[in-house]
Amino acid sequence: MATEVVEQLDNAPAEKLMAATISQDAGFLLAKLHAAGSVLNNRALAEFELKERSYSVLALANSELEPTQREMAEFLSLDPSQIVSIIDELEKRGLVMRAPGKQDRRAKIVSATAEGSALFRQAEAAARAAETAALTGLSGTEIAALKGLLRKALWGPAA
Amino acid sequence: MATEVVEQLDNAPAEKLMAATISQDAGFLLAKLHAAGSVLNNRALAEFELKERSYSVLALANSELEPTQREMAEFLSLDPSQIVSIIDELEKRGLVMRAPGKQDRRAKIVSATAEGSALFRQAEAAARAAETAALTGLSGTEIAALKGLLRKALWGPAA
DNA sequence: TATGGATAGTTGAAAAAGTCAACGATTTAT
DNA sequence: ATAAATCGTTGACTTTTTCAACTATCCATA
Repeated sequence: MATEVVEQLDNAPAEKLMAATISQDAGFLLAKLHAAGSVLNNRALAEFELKERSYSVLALANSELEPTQREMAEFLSLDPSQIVSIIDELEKRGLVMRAPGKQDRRAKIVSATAEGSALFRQAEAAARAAETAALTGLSGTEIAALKGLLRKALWGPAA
Repeated sequence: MATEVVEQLDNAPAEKLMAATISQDAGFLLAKLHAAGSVLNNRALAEFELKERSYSVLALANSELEPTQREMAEFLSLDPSQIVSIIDELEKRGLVMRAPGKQDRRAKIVSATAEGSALFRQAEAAARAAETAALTGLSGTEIAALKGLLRKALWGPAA
């Protein structure tokens, strides 16, 4: 009978450097937690042949917000040209489709197909599980507080 | 007389996508805040010909913790080979130096030179200012809370 | 209602960053 | 002694990022 090993962030190896002043730096902490989470996230999404990026795009396409590619690029902090190739691939797989903007025909509104929607729902569940694994050190209340602070930092009290 | 423009995160443009479900995703929020902060950080560090990466390495080298390259790589979530080239450059600039590990002569302990230390102190002040700018939406208490949660997520209550 | 300037998406090239396998030197285990 | 593992390094390869052009379309204004 194998011992039950809970998937966790690898904080095992000598973290003596925790004492360095840089461990008080918000930028560093954000980068490190994001890096650790990304590994779990991408691992979880691989099953659906998605990565964090394509998952995010699919998520936006699956919303009722009718986002344009430009809006996606801004929102995801990506270059517009990166959005192009992500959507190219998702479209080729039949998961999303482009439609011309209603008021602005230059813009293209990206929406998920039925297949895309279905895949997203599955991937979303996996991503949620990965997030839980990444934040295993925090209680539910703490996770909510963390998200609230992150949103407030990004968008102000309105978030 | 020009109007005083406070440097801030560009949350101005239509953030209608805030309503998307992905805005509740911790991984997304971490990535986005980190991306926004990185821009300010790198801009602030450019004056010293440093980037986030080299700044982090210099910070660790400047500590009294005598980190090896391997420990730096682990701590900064980088590949050991990436550390090599960052240190190569810092060493070429006379900011850090490599010394053989005392117990293990395979390992190399990286430490800041006097110049490196001096440069780091200046860069640190700039980085702090950049962090404040990036977290302008949060109060001092909230910033402390955010950092505390990030540290706990990474290293548990011990952090 | 033309005309000029801006903007959306796309393409392609170049630079930067990340991944990975191999190697010599050294350490650790047997 | 010998074998296996580890540290830093190199070099190849892939992926990601950045950026400048280009077409089509929109917007402002003369």
